[in-house]
Amino acid sequence: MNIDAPCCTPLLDAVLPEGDAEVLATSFKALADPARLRLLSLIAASEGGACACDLVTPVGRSQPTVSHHLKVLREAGLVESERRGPWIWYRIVPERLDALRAVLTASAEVAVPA
Amino acid sequence: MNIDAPCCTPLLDAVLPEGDAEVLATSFKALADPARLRLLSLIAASEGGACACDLVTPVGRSQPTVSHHLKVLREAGLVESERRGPWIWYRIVPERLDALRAVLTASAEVAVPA
DNA sequence: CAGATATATCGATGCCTGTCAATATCGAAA
DNA sequence: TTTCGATATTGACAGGCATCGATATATCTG
Repeated sequence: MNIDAPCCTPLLDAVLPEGDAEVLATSFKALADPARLRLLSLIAASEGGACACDLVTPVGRSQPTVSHHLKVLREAGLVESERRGPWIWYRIVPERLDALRAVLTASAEVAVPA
Repeated sequence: MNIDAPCCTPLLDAVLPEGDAEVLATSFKALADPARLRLLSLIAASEGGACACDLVTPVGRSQPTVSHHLKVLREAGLVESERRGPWIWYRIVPERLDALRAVLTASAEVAVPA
C-alpha cells in the first residue's frame, strides 16, 4: 500500500465474505454479554461441568434469564448440556473457543508488518 | 463436583466479577457485527494500514455507516487511525486482539479436565 | 396419581444498535 | 477565500435483545 499513490489502491477484497462474517458475528455475539461471560467463567471453573442450579445465584439474574443465556451459549456451540436426573449439567466446548481464538490470531498476525 | 451430593455444591464464585464481565463484553460486542469483522479483515489484509476510502465499497455499507463502525472499532481499541493528508488510515492493534484471545484461552484451558 | 423441585417457554417491556439520508467539518488546492 | 473531496456527526427509524413475572414442562419421590 503506497501513500504516494493517488489514494485507494484496491485491497484484497476476497477477505471474509459477508456470509462468513455473519456466522462469526453470531459466535462473538454469544460472548458479548456480561451474564454469558460470567456463566462461561463459572462453568469453566468447575471441573466436570456445572449444574445449572449452581449458576443462577452467582450470576445475579433471574432463573428464566439464566436459562435463556444458557440456551444462547448452547446454540452457539460454546457449551454442551447433559441431563443428570432432575438437573442439567453444562460443560465448556473448548474446540469452539479455540476456533474463535484462531480467527483473532489470523487477523492479528496478518497485520504484523515485516 | 460430586453428582451424589444433594446438588448444588458451591462453585468458585470469585470468577469474572460483574465489572470485568461488562468490560470484556464491550470488547466482544465490537467483534459481534459482520460489517466490523469485514472491516477488521480488510484492514488486517493490507500491510501498513488501510485508507478509509478503500473500505466503504468492499464492505457494502454507506459511508456514514462505515464511519460509525470504524469509530466503534477505534473506541474498542481494536484499530488506530492516523491522518495522512485528506485521508485517514486505519491499522490493527494486535495487542488488543491478543488480550481477547488470552481470555478465551483461559476459559478453555481451565475447563480441560485432568 | 399428587406434590416438590428443576428447567424451559411465553409475553411484555424498555433499552440498545445498525442503518441511511442529510448535513457538517476538515484538509488540500486553486 | 472558495471549491472540492474525504470523513464525521446528526436525526430518525426499525429490528434486536436482555430482562423479568407468570406459566408450562419434566423429573423424581411418595
